[in-house]
Amino acid sequence: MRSGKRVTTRDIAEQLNLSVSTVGRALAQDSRISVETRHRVEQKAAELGYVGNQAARMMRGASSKVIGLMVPDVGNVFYSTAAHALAQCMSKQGYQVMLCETSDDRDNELAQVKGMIAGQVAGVIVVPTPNPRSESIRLLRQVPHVQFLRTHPELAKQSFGIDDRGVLSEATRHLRDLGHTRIAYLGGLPRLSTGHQRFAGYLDVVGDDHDPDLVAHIPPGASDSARDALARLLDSPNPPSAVVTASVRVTEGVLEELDARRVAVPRELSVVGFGDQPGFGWWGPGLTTMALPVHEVATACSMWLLQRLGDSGRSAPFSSNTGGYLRTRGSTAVPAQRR
Amino acid sequence: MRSGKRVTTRDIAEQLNLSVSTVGRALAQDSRISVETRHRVEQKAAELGYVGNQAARMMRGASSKVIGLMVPDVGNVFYSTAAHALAQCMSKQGYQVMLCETSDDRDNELAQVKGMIAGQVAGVIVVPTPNPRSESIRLLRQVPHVQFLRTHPELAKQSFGIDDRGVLSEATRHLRDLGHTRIAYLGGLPRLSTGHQRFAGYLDVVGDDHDPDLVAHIPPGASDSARDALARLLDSPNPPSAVVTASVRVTEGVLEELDARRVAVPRELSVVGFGDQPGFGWWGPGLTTMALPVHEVATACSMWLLQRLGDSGRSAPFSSNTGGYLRTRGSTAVPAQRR
DNA sequence: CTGAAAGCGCTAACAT
DNA sequence: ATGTTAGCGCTTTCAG
Repeated sequence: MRSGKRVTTRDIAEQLNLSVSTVGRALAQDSRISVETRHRVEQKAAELGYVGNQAARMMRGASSKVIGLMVPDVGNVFYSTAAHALAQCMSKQGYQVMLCETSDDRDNELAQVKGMIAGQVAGVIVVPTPNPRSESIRLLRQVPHVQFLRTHPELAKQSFGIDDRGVLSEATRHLRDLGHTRIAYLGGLPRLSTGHQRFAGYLDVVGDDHDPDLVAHIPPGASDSARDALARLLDSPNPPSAVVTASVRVTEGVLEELDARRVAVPRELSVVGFGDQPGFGWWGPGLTTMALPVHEVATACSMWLLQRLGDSGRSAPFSSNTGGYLRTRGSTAVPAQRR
Repeated sequence: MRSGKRVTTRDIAEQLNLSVSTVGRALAQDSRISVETRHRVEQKAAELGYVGNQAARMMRGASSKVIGLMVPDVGNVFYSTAAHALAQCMSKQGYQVMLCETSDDRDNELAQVKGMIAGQVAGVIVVPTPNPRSESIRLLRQVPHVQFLRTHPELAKQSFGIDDRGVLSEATRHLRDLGHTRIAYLGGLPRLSTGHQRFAGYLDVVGDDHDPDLVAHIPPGASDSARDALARLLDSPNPPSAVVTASVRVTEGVLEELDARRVAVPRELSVVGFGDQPGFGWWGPGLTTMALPVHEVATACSMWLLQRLGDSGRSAPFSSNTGGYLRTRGSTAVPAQRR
């Protein structure tokens, strides 16, 4: 495990009595070098375990083969799925992935952005925090990037996400179609693009007659506050007959609280979840939930970025929003008083 | 989103009528520079959005602030948990994480290692594939690294993992103590260090009288073959009364198959799982499983590596193997004929 | 206190 | 077909 000096082209050149440029060219498969010399060089390089110095190449203008991925938290399956999809695509094209967690903290985000810029990443896939520092934005704009899942208006005009509004309205509509009239919404902060859209989707269905007491906006990352919010809802004088959740963490929190209180789902309360993690099918009567194509969107996102890097040109603004689909299991039913 | 030229120390120097070296020193808080000049420089740097070029610094011998993390698959919660722990530790110390997926393929692994070396990572945390190429090993040895979870004898003599053997024997013992005598083992390949140890732990309890027909070693990543293996077991003339699983993926496969066949757990079959993901508690009667301190181990691992990088010296060989603990839920019970 | 210059490893233009 | 040279952005002598 000693960190010995790295082998350079010069080492190879000296051992072979060649000039560094000849070695460099041989390694670059330059046609002007004789086949014999090239083979000798390649042989020696392999023997010494030569690996080119990317830093030096980059100083010569070579673009790095690193893509930055900025997510709030890889512990969240949502984002680890994305990271997985990304890593797959990237390594197929010879790129590597720099993983950055923002923890949804703007200062952390700024530090990470600085790190990426300093490291000369070729491009960035970013899930922006709710309210990025303007410096982060300025720096990110220096580098090709795409927005993933969330969008911030001052960042790239290209984004890949899910149709948050459509997804939530589909979830809410499912409950309304079953006959629910008091449908609660538990989601993220509306100042996040996603939270805003999801809430809009809920309102699309619930309409003007919605009871503000049935709505809770929960800060990201805290599944405990989701539990508290649900608890308040259930303890209120006029509790809901159904709940839609609008984020993975909130869904987890809600399920925990429902378990802890032994709420009879769907008899006492119908629930529609957000996202479809492995365990959701196992929960209680099976969680009816909105399955989301995170893997697919992440793949599309990285493919686009890779292609964009190849073009090295500008691209037209656009935003792709892929829909989800309702996976009906046992957690939703006709409301009690209707039966 | 245009990728404009990056701001260099030279840009700052020209605009301020200073030399690059003065600027460089000012930015490095060199005491020889007058406070006034330093402030002017810092001011200008902020104004232009200057971010130092890490590549250039590395050419001057600066060590990179990047740690490589090589895992089979971040889609696996096991590893995404680790990635999360790592990213947390690292960013706290100003390091970044380069995420590499090997897909448990040795050629892929080699390509990733080359990428890391080329990118001059400061250190590597590696979960080696079952049978790495010797070139991968040679290259990895050039850089400070630790083995994580799995170990390969020719790599670093330092490793952080879980006590695979102890964990499996605890799981198996739980079943034997309940009175089970036909306990099946479904685990990974024994040529993986982990698979080997886990199987050994099983044997520690089951002893010589173990029935080879009750054992299946399943290649990594394929949860379908875990289902098949379980199916064969259940359809055999003399089926087991209990099953221990010895990998996350296998556990998932087993749970799926049990659901599909509507096996009555724990009446017809007791099950002990491996690892404790969120959903496991929700499954059927609740999965009794071995909870593993992956997060803690990953944290310890990264702390060690960071410290090791600071020392820049050699370290004594050691391997830490943290134990798990049995989380008893509803999937295990006294065997049917005993009741 | 500040400037000039060298050099890290590599590549590309310019010689042989 | 191969060698020489310059320069990428930064730090670090060595000079003023």
